[in-house]
Amino acid sequence: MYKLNTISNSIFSLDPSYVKQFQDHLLTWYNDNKRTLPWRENQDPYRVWVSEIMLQQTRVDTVIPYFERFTALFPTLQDLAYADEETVLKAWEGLGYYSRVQNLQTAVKEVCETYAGKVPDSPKEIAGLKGVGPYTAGAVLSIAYGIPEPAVDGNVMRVLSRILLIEEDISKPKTRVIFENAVRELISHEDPSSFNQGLMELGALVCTPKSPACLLCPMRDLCKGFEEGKQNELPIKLGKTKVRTAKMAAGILAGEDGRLLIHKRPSEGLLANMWEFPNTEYVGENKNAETEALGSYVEETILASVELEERAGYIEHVFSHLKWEIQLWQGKVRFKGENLPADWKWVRVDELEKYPFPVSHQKIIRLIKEAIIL
DNA sequence: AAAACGGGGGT
DNA sequence: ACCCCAGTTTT
Repeated sequence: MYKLNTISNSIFSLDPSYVKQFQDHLLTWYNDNKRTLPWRENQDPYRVWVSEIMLQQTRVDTVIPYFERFTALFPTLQDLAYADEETVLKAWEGLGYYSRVQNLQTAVKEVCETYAGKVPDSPKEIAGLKGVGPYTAGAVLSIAYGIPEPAVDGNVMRVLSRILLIEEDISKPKTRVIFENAVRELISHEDPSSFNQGLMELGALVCTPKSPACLLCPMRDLCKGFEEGKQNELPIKLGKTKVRTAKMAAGILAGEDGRLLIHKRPSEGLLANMWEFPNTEYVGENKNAETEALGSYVEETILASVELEERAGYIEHVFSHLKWEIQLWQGKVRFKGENLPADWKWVRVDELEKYPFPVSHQKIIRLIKEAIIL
């Protein structure tokens, strides 16, 4: 039927007829079944690049409306390079992993300055751009330029772990290299773009994480995992998740003219450069611990006196590695200084929407607006 | 090698 | 509740 020899863990020696069938089945299926997606309208390297950054750890259905809006706002690489940073962040608001878009803007600026505005087509150069790792480099090279480079993401590791019966732990960084080597032996040199996208599309539509649709799969006859009945045990993924819980106190704090106090987060770390309501982590169990922590944080940071009047709500927000339990306080601020620090601002409720807020704090905005209507 | 880094959707 | 997602950067 087919031959599959594993010489070592990372070097495959696949029979040429197997490779040919693999390509034929995959490319035929992809051609017949690929979804119509906005980033497939053309091969503009900039648009392909934007889509790949958005798609990192993010589902296709989530990305579609963001991609439409983002490319309408910034139609060309130059538009993005010269755009105001906060406007760019606002366009990403709600997508998460905000460093993606800040790295992307850094990278398109470099393309303007170093590569005359043309996205580089060499593996070394493109991989050197901020935010472009091994996956994105291969994706852009193959999809935009037709270069036969592997683009190994979670889909590809799942699909190939099943088809080739690769039982390495995909949570380990070095395992990706094994799959890249497999792709190098399998990839179609006639149509690397469809090959890579076909692998991912198959992972999204057929070879899904839970209960893969093997009876509908074009690769079934070539799939060693199916042959051995192991499709549901693959890929092997070890390693655990631990989510720390942080107790936060946040303030809806009005100045004497009724405007609210907001703060811009630092340029590095969690939710970098996003705006937020004043908040701080606290330790303890009672209201006193909350007001003491929040009050002294604001008072010491902007030199004001703060009066926290009443609890205004409670919000939970879960990140991949962290859970925030936010106690919300409503109160008043008497500002004593001349000017607020540059990363603080007074805003009217109707101005809040101009600033990029993380979803956790959009929940606070929602509560404020509901309270005003009531 | 492991942790940091968002948010949403599926089961 | 847990897993996963067209991953990359920092530690």
